[in-house]
Amino acid sequence: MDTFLPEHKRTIHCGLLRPDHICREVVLCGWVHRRRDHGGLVFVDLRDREGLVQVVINPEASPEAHAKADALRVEYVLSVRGVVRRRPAGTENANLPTGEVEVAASTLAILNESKPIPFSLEDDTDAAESVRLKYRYLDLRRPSIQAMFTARARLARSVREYFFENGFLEIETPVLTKSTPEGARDYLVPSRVNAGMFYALPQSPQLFKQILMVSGFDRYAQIVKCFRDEDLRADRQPEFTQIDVEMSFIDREDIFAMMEGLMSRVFRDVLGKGVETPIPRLSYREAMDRFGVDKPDTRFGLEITDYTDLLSDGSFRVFSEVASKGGVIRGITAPGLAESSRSEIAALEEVAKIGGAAGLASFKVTAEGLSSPLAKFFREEQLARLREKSLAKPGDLLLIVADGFDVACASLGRLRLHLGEKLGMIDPSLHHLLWVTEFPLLEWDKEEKRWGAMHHPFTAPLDEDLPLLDTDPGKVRAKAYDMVLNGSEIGGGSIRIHRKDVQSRMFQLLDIGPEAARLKFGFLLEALEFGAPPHGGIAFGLDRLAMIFSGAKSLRDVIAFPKTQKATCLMTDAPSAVDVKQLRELSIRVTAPEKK
RNA sequence: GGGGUGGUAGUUAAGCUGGUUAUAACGCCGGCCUGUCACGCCGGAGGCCGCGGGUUCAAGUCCCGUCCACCCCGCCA
Repeated sequence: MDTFLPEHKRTIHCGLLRPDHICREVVLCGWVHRRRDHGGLVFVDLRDREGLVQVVINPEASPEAHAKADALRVEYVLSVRGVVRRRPAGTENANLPTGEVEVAASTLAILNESKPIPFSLEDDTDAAESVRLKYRYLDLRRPSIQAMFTARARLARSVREYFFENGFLEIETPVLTKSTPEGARDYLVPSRVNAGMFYALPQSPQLFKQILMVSGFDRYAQIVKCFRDEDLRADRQPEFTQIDVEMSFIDREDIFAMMEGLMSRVFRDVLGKGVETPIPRLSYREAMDRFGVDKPDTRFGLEITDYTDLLSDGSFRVFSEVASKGGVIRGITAPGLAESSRSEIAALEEVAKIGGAAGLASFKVTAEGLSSPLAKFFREEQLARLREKSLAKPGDLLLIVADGFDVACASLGRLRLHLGEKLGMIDPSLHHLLWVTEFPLLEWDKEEKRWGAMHHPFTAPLDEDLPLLDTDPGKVRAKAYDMVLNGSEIGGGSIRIHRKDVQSRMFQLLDIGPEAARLKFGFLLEALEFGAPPHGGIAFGLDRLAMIFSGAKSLRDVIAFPKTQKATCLMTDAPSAVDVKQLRELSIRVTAPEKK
């Protein structure tokens, strides 16, 4: 091994070498990506952040370098001095950006060795994700992953530049803060100097950014870590990064305009692509009716049609009973699936059942009409109108769910996505942005038998719905909005309540008494009484944006050191047991059974 | 908490209705090789078949439990 000396310092990145550099002497630093040892000539693909280039070690040109080259193995760290030259005719490699040139090594320093690596660092490595996560530092060396994190850094930079240029201040909010009972489960941190007391890691800096508005900062934006102790999904990590925004003296339109500007900026900077503004808007109700979800993927059609009135009036008891109980009968038209086998239709039914549906009715569309075991329950003219309303063509398959509104939406929404993918109706190169607006202010908590805030308790109701607060709270719509990209919720926010009377009414509805409210959010309520400006904001999931921009299937792919589904880190083995002494200092006794 | 998929060499996989010494590719080690780029050729080493129990003359294979990874439901204001 060689000492790292000043003459070993890099003069240019491996991946940047081009014919322009021919005849220049360069020093490269990087990792041995691959070695091709011909006994005489040795070829080394040297890799750094920018890519790889072929280094040629010729025993006649440099016997010393060649002697060392014999010991080289994959992932050894080298400094190579040599002259860039054009590759001999016929030996160019069109697959490499550096493929027209190579570096003829004059000296070679081995700066470090490497044990044989546990898995191949090819871009298309087939190593299991758990192996890659255990050796994440190796996985992160892979060029495609480095490209992804380069893009993510560009995204974050683009966001910061946009907010800076638009007069936003980046102000840090605490990570050790107060547990708030509403919302997700908190990660707790014990306080040593206050035995028995706990901080919570923020689920989001929600309350602080509102207080910053009370403080008069007017425009705030922060890229900030948030923590939620809930079960994980492919698109949910326990710690994640938000682009957190709050503005004063604004209404929804100002937020929409500012955030559409943000989207235009990051799409340009990261994807080199424009965004059509204004971004289309859909009310929550319309989204649910047409797509079955509050975050529809609008890159394809397959919209839901309502047949409640049409099909409740028949002798098919399942349908009529659902309708009489206030449920809905809705369906989607699957193009070209009329010839599906019994098992294929059963598979579709399974998809619908995940959404909660008890079953899935189907009608095959033929040139003559509708064919189905259920056809006998309906009159000719009903079937004719069904076919007409479904806009189905011969060869299509009508799929119908009868259930409560929520279940029908969930089942058909899921079925729609499944069919969209199965039938190849989704163009992965498209990016469809969408605002979903007018969310319900409240949702009924069946278990606790009380109203809960759908967004959070400080979300303002629509002015025109204020009277409904007293008569029909479930109908009150909120000044809340989500931004949806390709069927993924990438951001959400609201205009906040800044009037004390409305806030009190809200707490009343949520069954949070004045004393409880003071205990839970006293500092915010008090702040709101000292001249709070009208304000509102939004927060975007930076990880989700990075995931969609890079086409990743999992949030883990865009987080350098992600957690597994059980919220552990395979590289560090966190979380782990701690020393009894540490626990004693914190006045904590562990009651969980010890794991062996 | 629930449903599903998977776990066999360093890695990725095969191993059928249970049956002699558990295969292959890549990687690794040794040798040869001056225009390769997934270099090539010859030889070699490498296994707690996730773990525990059971059934059986016999278990990688069947059964039960458990752990781990992933997908989903619940949960995620």
